[in-house]
Amino acid sequence: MRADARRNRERLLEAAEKVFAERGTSAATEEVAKAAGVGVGTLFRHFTTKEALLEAVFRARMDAAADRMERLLAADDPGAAFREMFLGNVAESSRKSAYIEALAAAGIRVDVTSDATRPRIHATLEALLRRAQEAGAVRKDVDPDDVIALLVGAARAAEHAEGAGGGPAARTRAAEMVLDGLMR
Amino acid sequence: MRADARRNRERLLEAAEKVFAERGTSAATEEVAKAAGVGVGTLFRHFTTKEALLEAVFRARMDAAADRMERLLAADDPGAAFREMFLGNVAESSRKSAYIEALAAAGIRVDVTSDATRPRIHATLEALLRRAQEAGAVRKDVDPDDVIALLVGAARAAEHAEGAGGGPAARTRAAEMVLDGLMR
Amino acid sequence: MRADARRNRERLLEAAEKVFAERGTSAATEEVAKAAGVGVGTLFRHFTTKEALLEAVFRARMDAAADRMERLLAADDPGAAFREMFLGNVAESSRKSAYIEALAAAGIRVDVTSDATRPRIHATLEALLRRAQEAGAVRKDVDPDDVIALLVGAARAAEHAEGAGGGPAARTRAAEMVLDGLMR
Amino acid sequence: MRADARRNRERLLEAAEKVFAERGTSAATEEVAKAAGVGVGTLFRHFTTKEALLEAVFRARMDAAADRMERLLAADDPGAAFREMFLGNVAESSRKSAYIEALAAAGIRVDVTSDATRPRIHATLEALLRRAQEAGAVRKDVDPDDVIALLVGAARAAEHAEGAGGGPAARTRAAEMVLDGLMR
DNA sequence: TATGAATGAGACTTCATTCAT
DNA sequence: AATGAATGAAGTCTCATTCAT
Repeated sequence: MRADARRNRERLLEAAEKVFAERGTSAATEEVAKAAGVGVGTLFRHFTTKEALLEAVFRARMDAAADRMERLLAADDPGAAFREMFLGNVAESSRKSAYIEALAAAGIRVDVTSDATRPRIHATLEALLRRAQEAGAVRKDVDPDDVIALLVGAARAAEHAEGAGGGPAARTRAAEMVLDGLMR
Repeated sequence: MRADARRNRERLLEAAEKVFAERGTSAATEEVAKAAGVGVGTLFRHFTTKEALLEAVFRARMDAAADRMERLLAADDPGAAFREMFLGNVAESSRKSAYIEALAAAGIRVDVTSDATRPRIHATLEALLRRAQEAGAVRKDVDPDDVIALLVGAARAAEHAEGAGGGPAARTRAAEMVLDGLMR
Repeated sequence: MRADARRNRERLLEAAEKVFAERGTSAATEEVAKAAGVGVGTLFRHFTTKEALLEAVFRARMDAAADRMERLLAADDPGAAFREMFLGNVAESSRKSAYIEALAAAGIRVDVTSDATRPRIHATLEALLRRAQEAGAVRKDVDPDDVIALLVGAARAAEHAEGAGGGPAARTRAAEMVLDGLMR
Repeated sequence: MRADARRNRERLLEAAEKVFAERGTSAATEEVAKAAGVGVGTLFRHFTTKEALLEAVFRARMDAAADRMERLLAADDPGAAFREMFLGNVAESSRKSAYIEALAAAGIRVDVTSDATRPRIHATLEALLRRAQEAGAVRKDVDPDDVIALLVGAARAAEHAEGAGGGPAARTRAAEMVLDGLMR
């Protein structure tokens, strides 16, 4: 891929993230193209379909999450690392659920789609969880899938709390309460 | 209102709930009308706008939730009542969040809209919460708004867990874990 | 026809005249029914079609015009009578053209439709015109059809002048100027 | 604008003028698109709204009228120029009034809309009128607004006369009679 | 390769007309 | 005979996607 093509791809991804976050995933692709400073044609050359774009944005977020989480594997305190992982993901995931829902509505199962990131996240999460459990910081009866579900839920709770008038502080508060149920 | 008109309204509400749950809130109104066995015109006579329909469905769910919660006020054990309220709402609320999001995307603040149900729910929730706290079953540092945010989050977590392959059992499991953070 | 039925017909005609004048002939039939205080069903029992209603309103105006004109046949001064006829018709005809246009758009030729009023108007107009011409008050080279065309034109000019900001006085002014071309 | 885009815009304008003249301004936009040989989408890309299209057609006619009138400023005989201006406008304006009415019905005041053509027309008309008055060809007591109103009325009269069976000749005849009221 | 004009299916909504009550 | 709920064709407009420039 030529350098300028790669650059356009990057810009489109950023623009998409911004536009979909602000106006919802039903925003027009043309808006995304405009925000990226390119024509629609270019957008469709890079992402064959609106859903492909949505998926790419979602994956980019997942990759970033995976990176963040892997960095925490090096931490000394397993409990603190787990906590930071949880809160960090909630903080970053604000509108991520919207992508999943939009894709689900289009009949695309993100979970099922072949994806190199998924197993990577799963493995990292499992390691962080196991260590925290061995250190006695997290309940023994939860598995990685539980954590993912609660992560999704905490993100949603944070979103709601913030929207209902609690402001940014409410985001953290909701996530902390969910964490309280996991960590002992 | 004539008997047949009321009956159609009821049917439309049911059809809308079903169709929007199955195909997402972006399903065509015509689909809803067809599912209800009436013409589109009838749908629009009852609900002036697609958003009005979405809102009506949302309100119907809220009313049902309020009824369920009020019934629990009569329970003997405040802790069990609170627990039941929480789990019951999660069980019923599967796609409720979708309505809120669709309405929010349309610029309609359901929270702000004048609504007799909202204060009713709030008051009931507050009573259930206070009693459970006085009985020592629930943490003292949570307020009704926290409970609502966690309810929304737990519902989302349950939805995700179920979708990710956990089956119906996973729904309850996720909600229980959130509850564990609230109840002592 | 029963007395109440006739009464409804009358009310509908009045309501239609008012509603169509205020909101244009594209106003909904339901609006007319509401203004008349009856259901749409009643409206359609009396007038099989929206166009039939439009036509009835148009005819009612034509009948009124015919009455006014016939009364002028008894006047002493033929010139004054002609003048009064002309200005009177312009004054009353404000939105009449709208009916004709709406009917024309629907492919209905009002002129052609069998109508007892038309020949009556034509005859009266002819008489008024001939007398005024014989009295030397009106140009000899105009025929009844010319007068009708100029009447329609003067009404339109009056409408425009009024709408353009001239106020009610401008209505008369425009009509007078057209009359000046006819009367010597 | 790209060459093909400008060409389509032109085609749309022509098609709209034709379709609206033949079937009335309530003709479907889809008809206009078909007549222009383009898709509806293209029509709406060029004219955001049906009213915008109507307005554009109206303006195009006004521009053409302004051009015709300006050309007459160079004429030798002021009276003949005024006469030609009047008859020429009536000849060309057949359905123009329909646009104004459609726009008015939609709540759009064409007169008020910022428009470079309007003052241009007004100025030209004023010059033609003043010269004709100074040459003693036109009554001294009429102002440009009167002329415009009479122009609108004469056009309407011509339209009626033609429609009532007089044929094209009747158009001129009606306009001449109105002119007779203005010119001495 | 990038652009943005063109496309047309499909969405929401209105309204003349019919028909059960 | 009156009512007004139901109907569905038709209208306006949007938007993902294609294609000429």
